[in-house]
Order: sequence, then C-alpha cells, then structure tokens
Amino acid sequence: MTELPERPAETVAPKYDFAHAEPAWQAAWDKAGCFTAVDVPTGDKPKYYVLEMFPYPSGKIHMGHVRNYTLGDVVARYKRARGFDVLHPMGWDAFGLPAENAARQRKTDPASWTYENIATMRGELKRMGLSLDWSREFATCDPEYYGQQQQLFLDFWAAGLVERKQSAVNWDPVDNTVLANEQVIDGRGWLSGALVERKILSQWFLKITDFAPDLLAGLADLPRWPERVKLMQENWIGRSEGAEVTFPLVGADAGITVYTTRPDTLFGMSFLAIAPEHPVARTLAESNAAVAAFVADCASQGTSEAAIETAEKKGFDTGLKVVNPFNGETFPVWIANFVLMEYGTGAIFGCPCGDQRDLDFARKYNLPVPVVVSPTAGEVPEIGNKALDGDGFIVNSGFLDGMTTKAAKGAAIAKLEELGAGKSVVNWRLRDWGISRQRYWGCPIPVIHCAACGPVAETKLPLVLPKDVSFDKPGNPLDHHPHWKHVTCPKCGGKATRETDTFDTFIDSSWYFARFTAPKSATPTNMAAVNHWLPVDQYVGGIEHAILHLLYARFFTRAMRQTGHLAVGEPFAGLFTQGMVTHESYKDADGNWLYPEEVTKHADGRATTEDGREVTVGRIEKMSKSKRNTVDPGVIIERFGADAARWFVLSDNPPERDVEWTETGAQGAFRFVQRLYRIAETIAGEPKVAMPAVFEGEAKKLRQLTHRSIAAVTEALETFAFNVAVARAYELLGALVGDRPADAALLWARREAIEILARLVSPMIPHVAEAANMLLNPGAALVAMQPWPEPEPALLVKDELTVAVQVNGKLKGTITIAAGTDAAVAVAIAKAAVAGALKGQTIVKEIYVAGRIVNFVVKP
RNA sequence: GCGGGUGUGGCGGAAUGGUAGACGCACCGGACUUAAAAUCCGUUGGGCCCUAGGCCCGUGGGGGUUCAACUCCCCCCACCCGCACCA
Repeated sequence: MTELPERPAETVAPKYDFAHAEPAWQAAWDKAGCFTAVDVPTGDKPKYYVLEMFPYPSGKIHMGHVRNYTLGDVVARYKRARGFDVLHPMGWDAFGLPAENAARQRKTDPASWTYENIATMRGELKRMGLSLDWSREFATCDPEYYGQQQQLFLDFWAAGLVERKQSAVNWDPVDNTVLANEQVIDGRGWLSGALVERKILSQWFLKITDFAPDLLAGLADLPRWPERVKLMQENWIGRSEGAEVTFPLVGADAGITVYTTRPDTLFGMSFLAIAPEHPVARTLAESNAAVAAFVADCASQGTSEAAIETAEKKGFDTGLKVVNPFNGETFPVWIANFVLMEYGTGAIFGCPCGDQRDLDFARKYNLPVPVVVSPTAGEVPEIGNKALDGDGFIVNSGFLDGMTTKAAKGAAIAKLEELGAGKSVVNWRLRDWGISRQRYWGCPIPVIHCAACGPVAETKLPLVLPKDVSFDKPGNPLDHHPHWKHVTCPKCGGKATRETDTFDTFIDSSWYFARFTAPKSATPTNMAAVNHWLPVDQYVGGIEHAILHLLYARFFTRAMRQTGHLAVGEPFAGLFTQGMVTHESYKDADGNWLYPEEVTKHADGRATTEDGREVTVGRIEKMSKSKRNTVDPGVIIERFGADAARWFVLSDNPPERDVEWTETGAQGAFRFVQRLYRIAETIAGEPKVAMPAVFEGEAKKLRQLTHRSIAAVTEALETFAFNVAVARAYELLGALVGDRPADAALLWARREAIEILARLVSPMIPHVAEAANMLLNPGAALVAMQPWPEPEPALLVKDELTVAVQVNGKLKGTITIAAGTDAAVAVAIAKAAVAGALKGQTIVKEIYVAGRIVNFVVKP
C-alpha cells in the first residue's frame, strides 16, 4: 500500500493535500501496472480500445486537451472497472506547419522544437493522472513511425491506389512559395501581403474516390456515431444522381459536357458556364488576352471552396455558342468564377429559374430567365430574385410539360440517351485526396524521379528527413538542400532526383490508431494485434474533425485492408465529439487583446486593468492564443489539483457542447474534492458496525439513495452524460453531511454510501477516490483495480409514488400513493385532492399514467 | 454560397410526450468565529391577489398535432462550427 506523505502539522482544518497525494497515487498506479495492455492478450476478458485524438505538440496542453483526455479517461477507467481489458494509448501528431514557423522565427530546428514540446506536454498529461499505457507512446515524426508509413504508401501505390495529377495551390508570387489556406488572409499572403494566385502543380493523390460508395454505405454500420457526423460525411461524399449532357459547339466538331442533377429543367436553359480552369477556357486564354485577363482575375480568388462560392459572381462571355439538344436553340458560353472545376465536369448549364446562383448570375448580366418550374400544376409563376429550387411541376418544356420534377428527370434522361446527347450518371462530390505538400516538416514521400524510368519507389526505408536544413529563405528547405535530392535511380542507376514534397499531415493521423496496437512492430501492423484491438471501441475528439480526419481514417482502413495490413472494415466503432472550451475575451481601450490574469473584474460589472484602465469584456469564444483568452491548465492544476480540473471539465455542461471556463466553476470543483475527502475522513472515524438485519426510516432512505445513485451514475457514464453523473454525486454527498448518527443502521448505511461514492466518482476524480478508499479501508485494493459497484435491485424499488394531478392538462396538485395501488384507487384519491377544481365541471375523460400523472378532462 | 448544429431562471444546465428549472455557480439571510477565510443551514423563474393559501404567465418567435409539448410537425429569427494545404 502506498504511503501518503503526512499532512503538514501547521494545517489547522483537516484538508486534502492534493499536491502531494496526486503524484503519489500516480506512482502507485504505475507500480501496480494498472494501465498496461499487451499486444496480443491471451486471457478471456473482452477487449475495449479507448482512444482520444492525439495532440499536436504545440507547446503546452490547453483546456481543450484537458477536456478531451478527461472524457476518454473516464471511459477507460469505467470500462476497466466493468471487467474489460482496456487499451488506452497516447502519442503525438508531431509533423506540421507550426514547427516550421517556429524554426523560422526562433532560429531553432523543427525537430528539437517538437521534441521539447512533447517532453513538456507529456509531463503535463502525466500530472493529470490519466490511465494511459505510456509504453506505447510514439510521435509521428519518429522515423520508426513514418518509415512504416512510407511502406504503406508504396504498398498503396503498387495496389493502384495512388496517382499523379495536376492540382491548384495558393501561390505567393513575392515569397515564391506555396501557401496553406490558413496562410491566405483576405486573399493575400500572410507574410508578404502579396495577392495570392492559383498555381497548377503536378502532385500525388490517393484514390479515395475509388471507395466513395463503400465509405457511404459503411456509415450505416456505425450506430454509435453521432447522427450529425454521419450526415456531414454523407453530404461530404455527396452522391448525386443526374446526367451528363453534351452541348455541341456551334461551328466546331467539339462540344462541352456538363453534369447536372436537374435534366428536367433543360428547357429552362439560359447560358452555359465553365470554370476558369476548364480546358476550353484555357485554350481560349492562349489566343485571347481578354479571356486570359479574366481567368487570371479569377485565379486571385484563392483555392478554398468558401472563397470561391462567396465571391461576387463574375462572368465573361466567350462569344462561343452551344446548341441545346432538346430544342435546338443556341446559347452563349460564359466563363464564370463560381463554377468549380473539381466538381462534375467543370461546366454547368445555367437554368436561372431553378437555381439561385444561376439566377443571380442571369440578373447581373441581363440574361433571359425562362420559367420551366411551377409549384402548382399548370400555372406559370413570376420569377423575381428568388429561384424555384424545390420540387414542383414542369411547364413550357415540350414533352416534359405537366410532369412532376421527379418524373421529368427520368423522362429527360431517357430522351437524352435516345438522342445520343447524354446519359445517366452517378456523381460524387468527394474528390481524390491530394497529399503532396511543399514543406519540410512532414513525412518524405519515398519516390525518386528518373528521366528514363519515371517515378520509382525508394528502396531504403525509412527515408529520413535531413537535419542540416536552412529556413533562411522561403519555400521548401528540402528543395534547397545542397545534395539531399540528388540521387541515382534505384532501377537504372542513372542520375535522378528525389521527390522533395512531403505528405499531408492528415496521413500521419490516418492510421496511428492501428500502430498503437503494436507500436514496435517491424511492419506497419502486427496482424494478430491489430485485428484483436481494432476497431477502436470509443474514439473521443473535437467536432472540428467530423469530416476530414475521420473520413481519411476510414479510407486508410479500407486501403490497408486491401493491401493486407489489417482485416477490419471500420476504424472507429464508437465516436464521441466534444464541444470547445471557451472563455470571455478582453480588450483594452486601444483594441489590444488582454489575458484574463491582466483583468480585474469589479462588483458593479466593470472590468479594468490593474492600473485602472478600462477593459471591454468581449464575447465568450473558443480559447485561442491570438485572442489571449486562454487559461493554462498547468496553472490550474497547480492551484486546484488534477482532480478539481477534471471535475470541472466534466461538470455542468454536456460534453458535446461548448463549455465556458470560469474561475468560480474551478473553485466549486475544488470544494467538492475537499468535501468528499473531509466527509470520508469523518465517516472513517465513526464506529464500524456489523450490517444490521433490517433497515428502516432514515437508514433505508439513505440506502435507497445510494443504490439509486449507482444506477443513475452508471447510466450517465454509459451515455456520456457526465454532467448528470456529477450532479448525482453531489446529491449523494449532500446526503452525508451532518452529525454522527446514534442509530447503528444509519452508521452502516453512511459508511456504505461513502465507500460506494468513492468508487462511483473514481473514473472522474481518481486520486481523491483512492485517498478516500484508503481512509475507509486501509489495506484494501486500489480503487483503480476494483470492480464497478452493482446496485441491489430491492433498493431500487420505490415504496411510494408521487403522482401529479392535472385538470385539463394543468397541474393542480400532487398525491402520494403506495406503490402497487391500482389505477381506480389512484384516480379516486386524485379526484378528492382536486375536488375544488372539479366542482361544477363535468368530467369528460380520466387519464391515468401509472405512477406519474392523473389528468381530468373537464367541461363546464 | 453549401453543409452541420445550438437557443430553457442572474449564469452553466436537468427533464422515456406526463409535476419545467434536478445538480452546480452566483446572490441574499442565518449559524460558527474576536475577525476573516473555510465550513454548515436556509431562501431565490416572473407577475398578481396578498399574510392561511391561491391565481396567471413562462423553455428564441409564430402556427399546428395531442387529454398533455422543452420534447413531435411546419414557418421564421439569432448565434456558432466546417468547407478539402491549420491541426
């Protein structure tokens, strides 16, 4: 048994000394090896894999991490108590842009910066008392990890899941470097301030679209994922049924093919629009300066979809004409900035009456707006500035007239096929995953470019990043390196160059959960381990990853299965998405952001700086360094303890919602921890009596509350309603304050209650739970190794019921009846109780919902 | 622009279609103390008649379904998140 340090003698009031106790209990768990899992277990316990999204080592942990890892830890500890063999690992998502930025600013190198941050953050996480198996820790920037990742890539390549094609990037023409979307501020490079251009590069892609149908279908097999996340994924994958229609160009042999989900509105065509990157636009630009200028203008928009779709609609009439196969009329071909090259064919036919964007465009350029859809059959509505994009009936459309829009889609496609002008097509919004990044601090792409052989796989893995790089000039240091990229071709032995791009860091996080099952394996995975532990039973992380990370991980799992690296279908069987941690933000009179500790709040609601300058209290928003509204968990843990910090992030708010960090909330959590310990200490000092044969009165009530609490906390933990579990703990503890009872039965019931309470809160505040347990039962096993308490069914049964009595649905009073009383009796008592309200009324109907409510429907 | 979400007292929130506001915070009152802190006890949605007690209103707004709606349906408003090179 662990010896706790003695409480300092000068402390007058008994006080739980978390600063000494918490590290001592952490050492005790370590020594007992409570949290270590084996790669391939031989026992017969059921497995449970709990995983939280691993952190980026940015410097220090933040409150979002505290929340995320506490949530996961509650699950891990609870499942362990329920008899599961739990795997709960931790690692570091260590590649990424911030390390390069730090390297540029601080003249350090990304590797040392990253590993120093990891050391700091590991210490902070350990101080939280998380039940992690630290023996499995790795960072994605460890060559042992990314070398295996390079192997996976080569296997994917051999399996045909990789291809090279062109794609657009944000280009800073001053710094001559590729910019990430977040480095583009209002269309300008964040450092140079230069207007950003779109530039086309040849890049590597993973063929995630090959799996689009399966990624969509697989969502149906994920009952323990939030509906909204599945819905977002479904929309992102974006299966749509429509048609490809080819419009012949007037005076040419060629045509332009568009994809449309609304072939029913083809008679409502007003124009045809193509993306600025469309081959037709590019060809025109070569010989036409005006076209070239317009295309260049569109290229200054940035590459993000939001930027493209919210920009003011702009178009350029190319002078080209196309023919509508349905009515033979000719229409102009425009280049339009809101048409996305990545979706469909990069060309649309414009039907202003049925599509808002087309209508906005038509109004701006005075194009006709033929009306072909009507909400009511047979009528032709007026179109103002609002398109009729819902379902309805087709009008003014020849052979489609009178059909519903739905029926007309089928009829139009059949006609297109008959005319040889188009065909039915299933289209996906999902695009192939571009994985090339022109950066240093990432996993090197293990490919060598040979003039004779083309791209060739690197044979010596891991292909390690060179350390002697310079960040003195913009662009990719790997590309500037004096000799790293100059190699010989592994195939022909001729001169060749290395690929200097690195992988998108999303790749690193797309399979780490698999690597955790056997982190030292000489191959990417150990089949026995990975197939035993996967899928992750409970994954916990931020809602901001609802689409990309989760989709990429689901894709990787499929690609790894296809290449023989694992045998499961889905990576995460259960998913929980937590909300953000927020805080008030503060600004001084000059508009500078202030840290919370720089602000003093006054009783009258005013806020000032220490030297009395006025402070504006801003919105409550996501904690971020730039707004300075952060609270350092390290400071909080030092002041209040790990348990208090954990209790706070679990209290009050449902975990899926945002939580606002408040000082008073933290103090409240601290008080609870202290109070729990104090009451445990009091009860431990009371006489230990034998279990009485009968419990009556207060003692029985307390036992009922204790066992109802077991049931309630258990249910709350099972459903991630941790705030409700916290409330139930407060309730039970509240029943234990007060003086030592004289009654032996009550003494026994009190001791039972506090012992059970310590175990019920142990997944949430494990340190003080151990401390209380030791006080009450010196020499007992660690709470971390004890099974979960079971309620006694007899104590969950209520012997009397409170029933609400309503007249016409309005509450008039309550009655208490013995359990098992039949409906007639209950109604009769209820009637007597509200006799006044029923006087002079005729009872039309009596409703009795057993044990809950009686409702009299009356009329005068 | 597209996609997803949220909205309940002074605040965070609770509530299988069945007593709205559990539990916490804050506030106020009381006990203890030389005092403070800590601790313990108690009150607190709004309005009205008023002292017993009772009545009315109340879950972003407006409709609807139902004996009964925070909960289900329709419309609207406000705010938040994501949009493929931030992680």
